[in-house]
Amino acid sequence: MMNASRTYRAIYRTVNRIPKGKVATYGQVATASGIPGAARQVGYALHALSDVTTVPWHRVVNAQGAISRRSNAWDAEVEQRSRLQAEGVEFSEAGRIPLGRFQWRTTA
DNA sequence: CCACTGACGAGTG
DNA sequence: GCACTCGCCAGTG
Repeated sequence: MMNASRTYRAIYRTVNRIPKGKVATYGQVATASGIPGAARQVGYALHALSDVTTVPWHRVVNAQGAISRRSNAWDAEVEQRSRLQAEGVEFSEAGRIPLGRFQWRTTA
């Protein structure tokens, strides 16, 4: 990642803590990063990531357990889904993840 | 400095 | 479940 504000760094740090096989919501990442309510900034921060990054951005989904799509990258959406399935995360018929079973519990 | 935009969330009707 | 509103804050023109 490149030089980012402390907010971005906090977000990247949190995303890096998401364990394999689990997912976190944007709001959850924002709260865990010390900026509750700034879910939007989480999405923006991830969007600002380079293609070559060590941050597991694919483990971040929206509050509905669905994959949010970017400006115009359906392929990236598919890739994210594939990566998650490869880690053991299941998708419902509606293409959503049952957060009750796969959401990362920060307050454990 | 001001206005607008953007991988979103939560609340309300 | 759908449509609408407000709040978040960094980037850009």
